[in-house]
Amino acid sequence: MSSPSQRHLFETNELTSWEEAAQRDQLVADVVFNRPLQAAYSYLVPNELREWIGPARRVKVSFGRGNQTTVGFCVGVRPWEPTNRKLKPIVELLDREPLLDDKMMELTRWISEHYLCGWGQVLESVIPAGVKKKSGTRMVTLYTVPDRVRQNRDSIPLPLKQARVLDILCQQAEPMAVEDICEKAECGTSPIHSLRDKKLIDPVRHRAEQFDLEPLEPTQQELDLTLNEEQQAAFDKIITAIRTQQHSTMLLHGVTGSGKTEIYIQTIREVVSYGKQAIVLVPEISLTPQTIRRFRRRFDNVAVLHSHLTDAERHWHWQQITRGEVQVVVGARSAIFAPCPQLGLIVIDEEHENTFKQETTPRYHAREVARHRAELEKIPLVLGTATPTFESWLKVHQKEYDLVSMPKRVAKLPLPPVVIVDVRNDPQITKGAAIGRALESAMRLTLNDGGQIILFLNLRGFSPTMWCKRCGKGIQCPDCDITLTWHKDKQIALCHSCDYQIPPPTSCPNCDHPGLRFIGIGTQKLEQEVRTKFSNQKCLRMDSDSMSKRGSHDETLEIFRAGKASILLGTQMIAKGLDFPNVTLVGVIDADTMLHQPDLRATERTFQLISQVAGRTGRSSRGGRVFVQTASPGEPAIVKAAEHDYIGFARNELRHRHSLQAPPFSKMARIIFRGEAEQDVQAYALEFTKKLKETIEKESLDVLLLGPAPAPIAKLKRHFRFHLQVRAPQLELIHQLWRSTESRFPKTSTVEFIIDVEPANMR
DNA sequence: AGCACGCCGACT
DNA sequence: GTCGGCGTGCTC
Repeated sequence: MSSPSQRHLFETNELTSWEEAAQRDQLVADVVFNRPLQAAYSYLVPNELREWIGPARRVKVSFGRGNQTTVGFCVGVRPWEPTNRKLKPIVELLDREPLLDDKMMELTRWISEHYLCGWGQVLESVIPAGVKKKSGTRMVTLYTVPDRVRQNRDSIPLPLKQARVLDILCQQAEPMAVEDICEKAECGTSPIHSLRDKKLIDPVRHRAEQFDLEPLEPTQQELDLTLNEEQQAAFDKIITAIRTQQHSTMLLHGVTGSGKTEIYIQTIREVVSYGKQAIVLVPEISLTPQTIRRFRRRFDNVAVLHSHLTDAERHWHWQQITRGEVQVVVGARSAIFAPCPQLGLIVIDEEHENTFKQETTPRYHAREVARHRAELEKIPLVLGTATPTFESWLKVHQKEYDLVSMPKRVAKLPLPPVVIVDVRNDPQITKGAAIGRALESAMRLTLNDGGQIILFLNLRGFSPTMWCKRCGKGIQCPDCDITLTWHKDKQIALCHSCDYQIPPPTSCPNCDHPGLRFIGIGTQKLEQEVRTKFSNQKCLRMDSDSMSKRGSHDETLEIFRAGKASILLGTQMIAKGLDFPNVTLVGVIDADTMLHQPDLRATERTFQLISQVAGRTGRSSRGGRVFVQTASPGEPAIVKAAEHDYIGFARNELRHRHSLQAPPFSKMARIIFRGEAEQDVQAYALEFTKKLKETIEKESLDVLLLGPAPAPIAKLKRHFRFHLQVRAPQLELIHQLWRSTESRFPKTSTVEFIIDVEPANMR
């Protein structure tokens, strides 16, 4: 056995001249891997794969010093050219057909550059697992009769069953599946196998669908609604854009209830009439049966992509979409990758929602991906929202986006009046109640009037803090920098970050003082209060705890819609899209929870949330009003939301952001460091920052580093976290900084880092 | 990322 | 002298 150093004497990466000659006419495939690697790696294409290899196919190759067999994606094929490097061959080709078309390959490459991750990582996440595994299909063996046998059938003596099988197959022009033959010949599989062994019939292997998916029940189709003047103007603008066959982005700024969905549907109809397809992205939370039904009633072939699909279902939809048999794809974030062959329009509903940002690698924002895809396809992108992100609003002012405004609700309904209730001196609130005096009397009036009520509180559980009177400490999760929330129904203290749970302690774990106080109000406590104060009313609670069962979400809403309950309370999930004409009062229990978060977008989110919740009422001639309880009644986000004045709020907030040179006036990325030892993480973050600073100075880049500092949640799932904010006038500078420093990033095995380009949150 | 190489200290 | 710990650096 030769030692490693001896082996190096004989094995070299240099090519001998005859090896070089042999490779002259060979092909080389560029392969990327599902690893955080920038580069593509070149492999020789064996002759038998020459005609099958191509981009967007998976290959098995040996990779790395250990020559481990690794699956990669071929991203390009080119003729071999002389190099000094000895190339390894492709071991196996896993797909004969491309998994994506050229434009989608370009899109995924762009994502890897924009979000600073490996191209292979993007491809891995874009192509659903079910498509790779070909879920829902299986290999079946079919049999045919070769011509020589067919012609001499009469001269071949056979046992009874074999003869019967052969006769059946001779009558058949097409190959037949084993089970079909068995059924028709009324026999088992052995006569078939005997014939095969005698080479009287030939097997053909074929991949077949299992057809175990229930076909969609046909929905009653409905006609388009008549657009009002404002809608018609918006519709005309979008149609004009579609007809130019150029890319443009339109921001459809329409208040809640202005009928944006109808515009999406009618503009998509135009696109579909050209034989093209459309993608509609909605936040996951809006993928309710109502939304889906709404599209299904208006188009023949709608594919709905949501997170609960099985691999087989996702594969089936993918196939249908690829074949162009689907007119409209409706789905959450990842539906932006739907492989529509002739895409004609992309719509993003509720553009401001941050669920469009993926929080794992690749950390893309579906809006940005959509914009790039729309550019590549030369098609329009429509962003719809009542409360645009400041990123989009600024682009309108910079004339990058076209603004389409719909400031009025349909059927001339007014926006509901919003009352700001200062709770600082409210006697009920001071005593620890959730519902103040003003809101309570409004509720009584509403109920007497036969109206329904929605109460919004963005905190699940009973109370968010268990607090010790003596030492003044809240009970923390041992693994996270977060206090445990008391869940009375399950009798547990729960960490909302990592799901750590313990039975509620009776005394302080810190100082052993008996008797803990429960501070703050969650949806469970609110529910209890409502039941006490309004004991004769039926009340429903909707949060992720009460809605764990599949379908319970829809069930609860149906009960409320039917008027079998008069009060609906809950978290985020009741803030969006619900349309109940009989809801005449909306109460925001605590507008401040969002506001005081250490995040650049805290005020923006508060404004959005109040606007969204307020939009749940005044949806019929019965009218409606909104009560917002807050301890900061002068806060612009709250005041402007109450006035339904997005434009005024945006003007103020943008002026403020401009003075700070904060996004959207600058671009940013965030580098998160995490590890189990706090000291190590901090030391590493500092070391890392130093390397970046060196590059900034050497290349005199206009990039600002803020930090490193402990992340707002300094500890998460037993890992200490630090973050570094990177800011620059253009994103390209951040890319350049990263690329130039990448090879010199300090190494360690105890701390890991992640880069989040254009982060949606700072946690 | 994942793996091998290589340089250190602890052991037969 | 050898085994195995972890820090470095490379992967066509």
